[in-house]
Amino acid sequence: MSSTSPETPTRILQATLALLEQPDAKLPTMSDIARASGVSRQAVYLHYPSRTDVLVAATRYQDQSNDVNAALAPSRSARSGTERLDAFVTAWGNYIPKIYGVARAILAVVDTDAEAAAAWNTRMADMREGCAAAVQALVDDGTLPVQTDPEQATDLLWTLLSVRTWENLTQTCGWDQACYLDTVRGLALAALAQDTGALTDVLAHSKDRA
Amino acid sequence: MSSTSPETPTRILQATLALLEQPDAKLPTMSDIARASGVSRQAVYLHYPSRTDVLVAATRYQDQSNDVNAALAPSRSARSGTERLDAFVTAWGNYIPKIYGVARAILAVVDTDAEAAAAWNTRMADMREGCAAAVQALVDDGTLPVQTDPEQATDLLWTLLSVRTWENLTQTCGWDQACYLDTVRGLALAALAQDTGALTDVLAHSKDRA
DNA sequence: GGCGTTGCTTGACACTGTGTCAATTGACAG
DNA sequence: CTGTCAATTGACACAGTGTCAAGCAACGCC
Repeated sequence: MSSTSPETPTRILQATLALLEQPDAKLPTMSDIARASGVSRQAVYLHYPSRTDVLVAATRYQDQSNDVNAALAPSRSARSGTERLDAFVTAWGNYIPKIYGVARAILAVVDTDAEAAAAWNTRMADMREGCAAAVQALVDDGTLPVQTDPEQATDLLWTLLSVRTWENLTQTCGWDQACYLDTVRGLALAALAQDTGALTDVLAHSKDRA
Repeated sequence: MSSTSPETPTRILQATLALLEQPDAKLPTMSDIARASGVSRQAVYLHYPSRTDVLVAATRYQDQSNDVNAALAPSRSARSGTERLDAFVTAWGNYIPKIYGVARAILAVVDTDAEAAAAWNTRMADMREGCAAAVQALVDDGTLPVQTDPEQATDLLWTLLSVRTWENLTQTCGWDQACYLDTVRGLALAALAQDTGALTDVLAHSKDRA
């Protein structure tokens, strides 16, 4: 079947993503994945040695399809530090919903699977670089308070932008995506850029809540 | 064995807690739990119908032993709203490390087990009440900005104080507990009490980091 | 002493899911 | 026609959950 439109490995990843993106997705078993891919269970093992490998490959495939770097490009070209911070929060904050289905699956196995944990950590380390760059931009134009440790500021921003925080606010609390963005942006600006004005109106968007 | 010092059900919970509190604890199997309790695997089933039930019972037992209500009492007697917020953040923030081992186990099965999810949600709903009370105290003495929706403020505080946030900062980023507390307190005061001064020095504690 | 009750043990079992293996099929290329 | 590659089928070992039934040992009680 060398001429079937999407090659089998790709079909498997697409089917896995489709499964994971269903709203009430459970962790798919290898049988689920095989069935959804229209392929035998063994065929999946032929291309991916374990379920974790399928999940990890699916996230990579997704990042590639979504071109996460392109999404984050605007933040790199921002002039001032606060602009860059703002752009990064917006870009990443808007990227999370796209990956949430898969992220949830990976996060669910992270506790029991070292390989999954490694893959997720790598991904989050990449994101952390974006945080670090934004913080550095603040340092460069003197917006970050001098007594603030840049690494610690990065940790904080990274935590604020974590998938878990997004999940808590939008999924558990039912916040609107716009409201989430405003709030996180406000907190980030207040904490890292001393821009307290940003916070003042942050929580006045109750009308935006779901 | 009606006269064995701790009754079997209690012994099982204690053994489970001991397992979960080990620093690199994996999710214990029923066999692990039985072995640690010095009891047969079936004996565990005799008292708890499923592993989830053991975990849930263990958390309840732990809350009871730690007397979480007593720990949270100071925050209830605080005079001003900001004092109350401060006391609540401190009390809960210091309670998290005590329950983290068990919380991690529950959180690991929450994605796959509805019963565990329900138990955890109940517990977090209790904690949310504390957040709501702190926010209400701010409303009462006019500290919360008038345009801020109290429920939304509660959501934010609740997220800030989530176990995941604590985990990210202290476990993944290696922050000192004191540093965590200062930061979360600062963010909470800045976001909910417009106390921007609290934030200014928050991130200046790099010497406290692990 | 004999009695049943209670709490636990032992060993077997069904079931689900993972991951492995070997034999087979079918298509395509040279 | 033959080899190769991708995939299929069906079997298996293994771990873990949860269930079941029989047995055992100590206790209280008459």
